[in-house]
Amino acid sequence: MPAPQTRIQQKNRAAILEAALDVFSAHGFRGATIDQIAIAAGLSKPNLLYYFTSKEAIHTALLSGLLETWLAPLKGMDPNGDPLAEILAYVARKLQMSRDYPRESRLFANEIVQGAPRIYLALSTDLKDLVDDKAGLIRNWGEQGKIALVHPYHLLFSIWSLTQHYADFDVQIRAVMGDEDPFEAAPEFIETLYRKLLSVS
Amino acid sequence: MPAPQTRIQQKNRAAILEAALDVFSAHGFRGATIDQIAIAAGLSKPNLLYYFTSKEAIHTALLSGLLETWLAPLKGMDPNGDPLAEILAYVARKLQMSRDYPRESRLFANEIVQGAPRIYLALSTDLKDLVDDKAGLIRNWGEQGKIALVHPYHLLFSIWSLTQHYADFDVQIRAVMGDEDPFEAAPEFIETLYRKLLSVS
DNA sequence: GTCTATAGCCTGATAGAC
DNA sequence: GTCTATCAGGCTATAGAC
Repeated sequence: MPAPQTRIQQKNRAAILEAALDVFSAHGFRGATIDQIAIAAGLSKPNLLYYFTSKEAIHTALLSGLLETWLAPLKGMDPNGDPLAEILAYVARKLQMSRDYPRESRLFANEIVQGAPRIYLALSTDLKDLVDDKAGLIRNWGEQGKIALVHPYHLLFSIWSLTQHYADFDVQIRAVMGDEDPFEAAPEFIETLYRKLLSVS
Repeated sequence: MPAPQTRIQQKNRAAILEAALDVFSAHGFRGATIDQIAIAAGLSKPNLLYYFTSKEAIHTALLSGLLETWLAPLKGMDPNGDPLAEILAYVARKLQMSRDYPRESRLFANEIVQGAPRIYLALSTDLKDLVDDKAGLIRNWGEQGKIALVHPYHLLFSIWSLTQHYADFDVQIRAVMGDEDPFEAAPEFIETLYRKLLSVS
């Protein structure tokens, strides 16, 4: 049972995690320094280490807290809903998350590109279980002729990559598009893509 | 004019760049150490620094050498070829590069996710110019009814994200798919996706 | 060209006063 | 709970012998 926290403790812990999200997502684990995080959180370095025992502990707290949030949109795919609508809604939710939570997306991207040293276990258990489940659902929908027959795993990978790309490769996209907001045309482009891929009529 | 190099110099420089690609792509710039690179290249740390003046210099040499390679598949898209075939061939080439050169892909991914501090200029000039050019081509093809009307920039972004995902998020994909080789079904999935998106008939 | 040794900096973490 | 001061280790880069 965790010790009860005072309001100050809650506030400081939250400020640290918020600052750490900024710094870790922008520089990666190794590139981030405790000093940067402490300053961004408005604390001294030793004071930060009073709340979290190590740099690693902050990073772990961030990642494990985020995984749940990251899986939520896929969990929300309803087996009893209209198949095409369910998938399109999932895609839209995921794209919206890239828009609203780009730092969280980049935190994961940093971790996974470098081999997921701190989150591999969760990927091969929690994530895999959920994906296996939803892939079965998509396969059934295909076999029942409710959507086109596609490889369910690659369909999900494509959704992740297309949507997260707008957060993770944001700099590159803006370098190419200039002032135009990528999120203006992206939703329609991606919806059209999946509508054409999955429609059976 | 660069000084002529002996065979030993050429060999050592090449070994360093090869080793650096391994280490930088796996750990990012900050996460990599000169020691790791030197050991992987079979040299001592000071000896490595005899060939490259700094860690930064190795990284820069890698990145600038790679950008050309990375743009080549897009450059190869022929304005006079069959539009759908040209785009599908580009997609196939790009996917093949993720399979053959995953370290190069992850090197770029690491750099761009963290804001492209060392390569932003090249993105906003060389890359942007090329993309502007090819986007115009794709727009023309659409307006002439040779392919479906799609947002050319988002089409290109989608190709990058879908193909590079198999290299950059390799660990996650394998955690989910287990022993199955992702590259077995990916080419067909992706080709089908773009065929359905772009066909006009 | 290659090595050993080391300077000098940065950073994670701790000690101890308040 | 928060601070100043500081230690200890790791890292980039250089010095200097061979």
